[in-house]
Amino acid sequence: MSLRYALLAILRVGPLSGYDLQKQFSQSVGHVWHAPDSQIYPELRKMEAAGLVEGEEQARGERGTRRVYHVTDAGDRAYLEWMQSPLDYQRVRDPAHLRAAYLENTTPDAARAFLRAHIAEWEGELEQWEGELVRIDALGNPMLVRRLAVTPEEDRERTIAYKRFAYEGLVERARGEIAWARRGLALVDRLNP
Amino acid sequence: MSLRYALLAILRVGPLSGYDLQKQFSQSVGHVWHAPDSQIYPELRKMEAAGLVEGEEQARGERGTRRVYHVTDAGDRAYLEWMQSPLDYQRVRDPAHLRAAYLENTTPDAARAFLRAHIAEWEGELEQWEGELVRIDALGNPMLVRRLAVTPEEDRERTIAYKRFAYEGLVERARGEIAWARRGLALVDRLNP
DNA sequence: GTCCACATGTAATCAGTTACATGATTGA
DNA sequence: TCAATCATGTAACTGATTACATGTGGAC
Repeated sequence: MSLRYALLAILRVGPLSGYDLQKQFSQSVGHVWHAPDSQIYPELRKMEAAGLVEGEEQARGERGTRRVYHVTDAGDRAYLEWMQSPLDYQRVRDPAHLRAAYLENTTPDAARAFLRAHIAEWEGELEQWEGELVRIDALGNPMLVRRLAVTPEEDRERTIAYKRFAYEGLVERARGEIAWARRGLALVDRLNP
Repeated sequence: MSLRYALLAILRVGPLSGYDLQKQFSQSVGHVWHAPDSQIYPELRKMEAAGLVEGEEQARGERGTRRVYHVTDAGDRAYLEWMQSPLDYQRVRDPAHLRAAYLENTTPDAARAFLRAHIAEWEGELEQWEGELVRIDALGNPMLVRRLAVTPEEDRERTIAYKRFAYEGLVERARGEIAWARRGLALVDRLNP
């Protein structure tokens, strides 16, 4: 259900076509909430059916069309209500820690391969998120720029500060996972001299 | 798909009925991979259909029956293969960090409420996982005891060490989330003097 | 004329959630 | 006899994944 509000958060800044929305999405919220276009288009239609957004068909060249969506009042209210409502936390379901708890069932080499892959995975994420932090500071993120353009001067600091805050949290998590897996590698060595 | 291997990990130690499996599950792997009984029973049936486990109907009192499952050779092989295979990482989908990135869209009070709820959520998890660590050290976990009983002496250290390792990782993650949210609270105060 | 970006979907499947549903056994 | 625990599911639904499917516009 969060996808809906992630999309609203972007559309609230200004109308976008499904295609543009999807691009902005993958460059901003997409770092926190992944969704492929095959999920975004149908979701937009559902949101329209629910009265949260409205799409306007626009001509594009001779025959082409594109559908530009904007948030309705009802959509805006729904978004703000969601921001006020308690988040529903999913129950833990963590395949990496699941496997880690049973590493004695496999070979030292397989254990090492798993831990190295874990490090590689989180280093990839870390790079993305650190990149996002750099872009936030440099105002290099198109979504953020669009956002700040319609934000009153006195609220800009807030906007930037919360973005930084969110990504800092992700960066710390990635570092934590990497450090943990490195300790795991040392543990495998210690247990298999 | 991890549920299947989480169940195999427990059943490999020795046969259990669906009911007992579910109890052991919730007291051990359940801390890392949640699953309700309504998911476990059908999954066992599917695993049986796939030849990974076999169930034997046992009498229980006059009319009652219970179905006791054990892992087949194919199940054992499938488990060991899974342990050797690369883990498939899910794409990020983190509602808390999603909301954090847009906290400027709501009131300071709602932002604080969100962050406090985040802290409470992770303190709950932390307590569970720290409890698990204590039980591991005290050999107070029934699943682990059952496990160690069928583990050769020289592998016990391994078994315990990897359990500790997995739960330590979770504990650190929880502490990280709590620290992050506390910094968030300070940020809200700073931005709204 | 061909390639890349623009533009928008459908269909099948899967994993997980919630709610519903039922009944037997054991011990106080 | 009553409650707790043992014991096992089904059904409807939701959110997400994967694969498939189709066509236009503009630049080189």
